[in-house]
Amino acid sequence: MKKKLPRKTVERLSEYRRTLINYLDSGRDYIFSHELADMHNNTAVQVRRDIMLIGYSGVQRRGYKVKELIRAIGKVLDDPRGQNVAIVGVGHLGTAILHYLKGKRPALHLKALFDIDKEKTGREINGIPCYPVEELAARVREHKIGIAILTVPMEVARETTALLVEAGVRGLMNFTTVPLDVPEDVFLEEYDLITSLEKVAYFVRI
Amino acid sequence: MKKKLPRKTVERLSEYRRTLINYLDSGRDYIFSHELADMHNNTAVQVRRDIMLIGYSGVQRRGYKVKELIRAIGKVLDDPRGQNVAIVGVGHLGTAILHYLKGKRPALHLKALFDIDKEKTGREINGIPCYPVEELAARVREHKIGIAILTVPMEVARETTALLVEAGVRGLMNFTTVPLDVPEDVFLEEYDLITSLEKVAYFVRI
DNA sequence: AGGGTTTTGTTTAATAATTAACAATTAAAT
DNA sequence: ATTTAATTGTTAATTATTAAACAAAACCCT
Ligand SMILES: NC(=O)c1ccc[n+]([C@@H]2O[C@H](COP(=O)([O-])OP(=O)(O)OC[C@H]3O[C@@H](n4cnc5c(N)ncnc54)[C@H](O)[C@@H]3O)[C@@H](O)[C@H]2O)c1
Ligand SMILES: NC(=O)c1ccc[n+]([C@@H]2O[C@H](COP(=O)([O-])OP(=O)(O)OC[C@H]3O[C@@H](n4cnc5c(N)ncnc54)[C@H](O)[C@@H]3O)[C@@H](O)[C@H]2O)c1
Repeated sequence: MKKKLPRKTVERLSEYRRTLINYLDSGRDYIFSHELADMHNNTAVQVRRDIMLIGYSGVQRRGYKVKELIRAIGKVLDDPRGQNVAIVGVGHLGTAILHYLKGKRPALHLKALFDIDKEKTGREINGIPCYPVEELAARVREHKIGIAILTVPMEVARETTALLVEAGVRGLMNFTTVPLDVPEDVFLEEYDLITSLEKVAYFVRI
Repeated sequence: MKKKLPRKTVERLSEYRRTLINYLDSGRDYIFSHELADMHNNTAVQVRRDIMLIGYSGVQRRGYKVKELIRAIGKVLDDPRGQNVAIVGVGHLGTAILHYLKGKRPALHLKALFDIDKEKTGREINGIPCYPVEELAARVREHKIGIAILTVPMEVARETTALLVEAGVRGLMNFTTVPLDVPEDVFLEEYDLITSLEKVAYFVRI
């Protein structure tokens, strides 16, 4: 596998790609680094550097060929065989995410939902099967799920995480307000609204 | 105003505080840096350094006094007069956030909701008044709203942002999948699920 | 009381990320 | 064809963040 890219670069590449996909509609085939930069409130140098890191080259005086750049980013971000994802806890937030994710990223396959509520399990929701948590380990293995989105109530966040890790999940997005304990080979993304909001609040005042 | 803290430190302080508030239930009055560290998958040094930066001191061999530390973090993160927040776009996601936020952080006052849908406007939702977007500028000024959570459909994200900035909003959490354009004195937090999910996917593979 | 141990606070070093600098290239203008 | 201006790719410098190192204080044990 190629060398690990900086975390921040990975984030930006994902953002660039989305912007570029929309940009396709504009009818222009090329885009300049400073244009892409302006669309993301960052600098042309940053953009060029990020693109350099994935080994793609634009053409001078012309910019980057949009379609090629999208492909080049895909080559870095996407697993060619796809990666399977589950949502655990299909409540308010889980449902919103479920609908939002649908058809968004072709390389990320939402394969399973898990809940404890019998009303929700044993059927498909928006085309995705929803299983009872009791089947979690078996289903995670069956569907080869490597990534889980955790949207359960905070009281059960830690035990659910333990189940997921035990079942072989390698990456976790934690939407709950509970700090989780994972082995260091599991990638944990804390995705807490309050933290981000308090950060905004702080930097607005400072 | 005191010196600006590092972005990452601010994030962690927010997380520490939440953990500490829960920890109050444990009955213990003190907590060690390594305990707090373990709860957040980071190191004791990091914790001590963060705490040092806000000027709070623990007692050696005893650790940090939980209640005092919570207060000390509040002194840094919270505006004593509170800060007012609005949610713009009360759909699936906006509603989930609305319910989630309720009563969570006393220093952040959710003062207003905005939507274009006449079904939703002109009344209170969960105790918060929901106004039509036409009144946005006036209501933002009336309620002195400094922070906005943007959960409108992506098609209108940019125009809505322009309205908000014009009306005087100083901080923005962008939940939409659209890169926004803001003056540099407005603090913009991109809060995109896809980006984070793709990042997890990348680091799981690498 | 004194030696050993634990834990904090702070300084110094290492690593990661951003920004600046600039050479190389190429399209456009003359 | 030559010059000029624009734009990329890359290296070097700067700044931000994390980790390591260690002295100082506080407790514990004898
Ligand atoms: N709503 C938000 O905007 C928001 C924002 C940030 C974080 N959060 C956090 O996300 C989590 C979910 O929030 P929500 O508003 O969707 O709550 P919710 O109560 O609407 O949904 C929780 C879901 O999890 C299911 N569940 C309960 N126990 C379970 C278990 N052991 N295994 C599997 N599923 C189980 C419930 O049946 C329910 O469907 C909470 O921890 C909340 O703090 C929510
Ligand atoms: N649902 C998710 O999990 C999720 C996750 C990430 C990002 N997002 C993004 O968040 C946004 C909202 O998602 P959603 O699922 O809540 O959509 P939604 O359609 O349920 O809600 C959108 C709301 O915005 C209102 N609205 C429309 N035009 C408006 C305007 N000009 N001013 C004010 N309000 C207006 C609509 O009436 C509706 O209530 C979308 O841009 C989506 O891409 C959603």
